[in-house]
Amino acid sequence: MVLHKRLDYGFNGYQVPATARRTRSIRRRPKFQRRVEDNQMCAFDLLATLAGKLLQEKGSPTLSSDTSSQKDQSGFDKECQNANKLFKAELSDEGSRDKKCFSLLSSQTNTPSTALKGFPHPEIDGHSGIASITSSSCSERVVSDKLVDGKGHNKMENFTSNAKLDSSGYADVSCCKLDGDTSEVKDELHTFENLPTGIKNCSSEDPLDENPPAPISLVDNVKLSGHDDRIPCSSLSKGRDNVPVVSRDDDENFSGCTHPSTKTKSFRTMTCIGDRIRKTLASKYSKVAQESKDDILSNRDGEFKPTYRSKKHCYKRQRSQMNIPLKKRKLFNYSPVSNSNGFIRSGGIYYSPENGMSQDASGSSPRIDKGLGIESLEARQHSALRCGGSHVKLRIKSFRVPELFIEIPETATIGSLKKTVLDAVTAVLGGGLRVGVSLQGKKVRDDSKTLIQTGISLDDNQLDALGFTLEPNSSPSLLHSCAEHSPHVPRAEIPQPPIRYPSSPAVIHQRTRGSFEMLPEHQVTSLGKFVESDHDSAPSPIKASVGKGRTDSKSLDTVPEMGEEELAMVPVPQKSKRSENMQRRIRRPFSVDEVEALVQAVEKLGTGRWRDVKIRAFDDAEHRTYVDLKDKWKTLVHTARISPQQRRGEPVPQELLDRVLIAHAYWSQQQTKQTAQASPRN
DNA sequence: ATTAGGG
DNA sequence: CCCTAAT
Repeated sequence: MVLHKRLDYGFNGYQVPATARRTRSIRRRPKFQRRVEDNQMCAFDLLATLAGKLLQEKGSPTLSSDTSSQKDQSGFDKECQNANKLFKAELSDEGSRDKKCFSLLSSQTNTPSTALKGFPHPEIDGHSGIASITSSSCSERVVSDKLVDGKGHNKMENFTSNAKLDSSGYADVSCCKLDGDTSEVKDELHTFENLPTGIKNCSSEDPLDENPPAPISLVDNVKLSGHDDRIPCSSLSKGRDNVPVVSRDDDENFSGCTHPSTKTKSFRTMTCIGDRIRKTLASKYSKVAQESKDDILSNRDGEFKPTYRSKKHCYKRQRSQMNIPLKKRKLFNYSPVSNSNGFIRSGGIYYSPENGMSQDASGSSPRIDKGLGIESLEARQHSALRCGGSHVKLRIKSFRVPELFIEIPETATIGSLKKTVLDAVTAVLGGGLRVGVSLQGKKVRDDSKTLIQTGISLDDNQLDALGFTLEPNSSPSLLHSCAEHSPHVPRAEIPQPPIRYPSSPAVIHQRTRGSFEMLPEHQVTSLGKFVESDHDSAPSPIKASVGKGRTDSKSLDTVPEMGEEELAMVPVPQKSKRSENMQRRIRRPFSVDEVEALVQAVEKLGTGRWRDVKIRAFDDAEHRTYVDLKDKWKTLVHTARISPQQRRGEPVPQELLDRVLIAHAYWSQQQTKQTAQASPRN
């Protein structure tokens, strides 16, 4: 749903080029503050989600955002009349930048191009007076109330997975048992104690932290349904850098908060799920939680951060998590390590977890989704007799992870192989799974139905027909395609897109197919470690290929349903340029909202101050560097100049493009003016 | 670390 | 997006 309102706030108008960097202070804020990453999915999330879905009584409608925008033309015109004056006034008095002032700014013409021509002045903005707000609600709200209520009724002791791989061309590895010697992993789990707290903080955080004189955030003024309780989180986590192999380092954060509401509940739910799990996972994130708290607090530094953040803050974070600054990635090396952003690289595996349950559609993170093909072949339930009224007691015997493709050097040690496999599995599990429920061979898609309505009751017969599937968590569209494949045959072996872990270039490519048996603890552990981070849409982790970098090519094992873009992990002969382990960052097209935010920031800050723009409007989007913003602006300007027919990708509203041109013209002028002033004689 | 531009 | 040069 998109709300369009006159922007009487939230926009200060163009500022006179700043002489001093007011944002300097912000810039210098401790790094850790910036590293807050949320939305990581942890085992809790997975379990909670799973449980929630099963017991879910209510569906969660996904409010998709719609970008239809209608301007209030009449009002707009009126204000236009004053635009010029106001604009001048504003320029003359920077200190009085007032949103009101700006809101009135508008061009005297309705034609952008015209306005542009007349530039030097105020025409700046024929459109700025109107802001479009897109709200989206978190889609699926995982409700685990029932589970919570019925704590004790549900026991998921056997959350194991067996992977049986068959194959072709892959060496058969007998069976990797991930057991025992993963002490490191276990250790990591000890810090979970305060998770609850962390989560709480997280979920309660108010994303809007603008302070005056900054205008009110858009969100504040527009009530976006659903956001309130979803606010997420900003993170919980982060931490030290010395993390053991399997886990991601702390920066990684635990996030939580894919769905705030969910998360909060999730935790609670966890307690019900089983001591085992709880204990296992339990403490690893206490520190994290604490830190997050700090982050949250510190984050409120008051700088006015309009748009992007406020608007999308909530749900953006639900999506991807691939904010991996190149720099960080550069740190990767062959030893199994994970960078703080979620990429995990171990031995031949290179994988970046995807954020969990995002149901959000707007993401551009499909790849992984398809790439992750997980299907549970064996889901069983036992009817529960029991308690409190009518609770259905389910027991999922195991989930099977069909295929994992691992590439590892022949010279790798068994130990590294184990780690590799563990990483692969954890990556998959933590990468964002959805649970599908099928009843008597039919997929039950309506999440809003109650178990009873669906036919899942205490009746043993029904329960026997109940099946669960682990599916890649994907964006709507992808989900769709996924679902399409196995509508009626949930349990059938559906060719799932293999998860491919690119091997490092220098490595001998030997793919191994093996099966694993995971102990519950390990799984959990893994999940916990793979909490996702990244707020925004995260494309797919899988897509990462090492070595050559861009591997948009199709995977060798082509799966019918995969779009070629969806996954591609074919190791390409590396070229010298990029270091082997360097991967080109995944492409993440700017969403309209991001563009909006960018435009707004540039309108105010001007070009040439990308760092400030970044801080102002994309501080939360770790993956958007100032260089990216600059580049985007560059392309926007270009896009705005070419004919609509020549434009590609997600269409940017003309309104924004007009603003781009206007702002660009304005600031260009300012720049020349300024330089001229600096050296008049020259 | 940023900015500006070319690729 | 990447890469570089220049600040």
